[in-house]
Amino acid sequence: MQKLKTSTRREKVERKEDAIIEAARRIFMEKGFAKTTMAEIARQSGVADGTVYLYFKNKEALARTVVSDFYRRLTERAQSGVDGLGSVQDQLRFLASHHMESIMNEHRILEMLPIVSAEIDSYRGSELFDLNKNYVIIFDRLVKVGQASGAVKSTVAPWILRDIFFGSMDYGFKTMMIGNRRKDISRFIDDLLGLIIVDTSKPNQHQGNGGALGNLADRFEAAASRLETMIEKSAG
Amino acid sequence: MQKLKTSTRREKVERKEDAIIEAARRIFMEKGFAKTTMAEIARQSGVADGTVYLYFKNKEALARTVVSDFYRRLTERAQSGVDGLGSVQDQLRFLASHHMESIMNEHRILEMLPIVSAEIDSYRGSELFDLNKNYVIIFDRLVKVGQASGAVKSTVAPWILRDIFFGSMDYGFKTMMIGNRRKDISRFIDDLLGLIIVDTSKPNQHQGNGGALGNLADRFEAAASRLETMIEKSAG
DNA sequence: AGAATTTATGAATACACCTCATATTTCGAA
DNA sequence: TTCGAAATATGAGGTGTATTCATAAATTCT
Repeated sequence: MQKLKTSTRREKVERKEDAIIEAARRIFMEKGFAKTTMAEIARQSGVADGTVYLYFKNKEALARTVVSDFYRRLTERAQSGVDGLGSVQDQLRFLASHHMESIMNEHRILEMLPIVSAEIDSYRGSELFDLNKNYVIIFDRLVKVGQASGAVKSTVAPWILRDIFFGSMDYGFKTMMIGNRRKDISRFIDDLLGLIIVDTSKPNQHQGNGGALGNLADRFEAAASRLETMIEKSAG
Repeated sequence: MQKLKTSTRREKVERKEDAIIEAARRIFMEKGFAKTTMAEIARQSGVADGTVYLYFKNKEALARTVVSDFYRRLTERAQSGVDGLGSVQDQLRFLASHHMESIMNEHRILEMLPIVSAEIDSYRGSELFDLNKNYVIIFDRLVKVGQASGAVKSTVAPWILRDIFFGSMDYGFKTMMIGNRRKDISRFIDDLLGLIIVDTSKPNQHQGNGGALGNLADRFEAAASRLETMIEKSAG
């Protein structure tokens, strides 16, 4: 009896909290942090202005919750997607595609990260820090396995590979957004992975002529394929 | 006489404008965009609140000027540094070091870029867009030369290399900042360049068949690169 | 049911950006 | 040198938005 009533109240409260978060996410995604007003969030969640502040300390804290939720979903999807694949190469490719797709769909949320982490006295130890860590650790694990098996370049420290991986994508995404070049994303991912993954089709340096020729053929075909893509595009 | 007086007035006005920009830069660097108030900028430049708005439309326009100035200095230093070096490898290394050092010293300025470019109706065609373009084109030129000479990997499109180069550094800088790992910066640059630059220690340049063929591939890829550039230009 | 506690409200406050009526300074012409 | 017009500067007040808080409503406990 007591328990039931308590949980009913809590459920009601949580429903209200979720409504606020949902409205916030919707409006933040549409207008970005600066142009979103607390009044509109309150209106769209069906509560009074002051009520929002019973659930969140301020606008930044609310945005931080939205960003945290984004990271949780991102990590969840990434991990379950990776789990369903066999080779490290495929797993890395999935991780890259998934990351690109996610930041494309919800870039307005990710753009709030610097804003909402600015207020925090120490980003290290914050919830967002941990969430980000939990996300990128998926990549770290793949690299560890990949480097052990020879599928991933071992000449670069794993944490540097991680920064290159995510940094390149976050930056590349922006330039592709600006230039309306979404079609280039898969090409981008291919090239990025090509730098990180050891190409198993090319026999190693210490093999003789055959190796050199295989290498040469690969490079030739890669270049030809690029030209084909471009010419197709300009013709169509 | 007339000329003299006019220029005196203009000089005075420009001195005031510079004072405002200087104060703005100082405070923006210390507190970031959000926590900087126009009142404080006015106070530190020795003018009244309203005076700032005679020189700049609003807070964002003022910040945009500060960011633009940063880009101009960045480009100027990068170009003159690169000009003094001989090999493409050295030039790329300098560019990387200089970029890292600059964003370390003035990261608060660079962090304002997304904020001040948000208001602009179209980032393309804006002054900031051009300034950014003028900066990264230094890298593009080095890559073009490098790919033609075989010093830079030709398997990756130049514009993708550019996103990887700058994206990795911007991201890596943040993680190194957070983790107090400034000492790892040179290691980071080494590894990043290692992925982009063709390892000349591998015996394939001047040795027998493999070397000649590798050289051949380089030349083919350089030619393909030139074609890509041409097609891109005619398509865009 | 009635007191106590939790939750909700929205008017009032605080604070920043920005405007504008007014004042001051500059400068050329008389 | 003086005067009037134009350019420049001022800061009190307007406006919009985040946030608070006294008050009210709802819920729970006795």
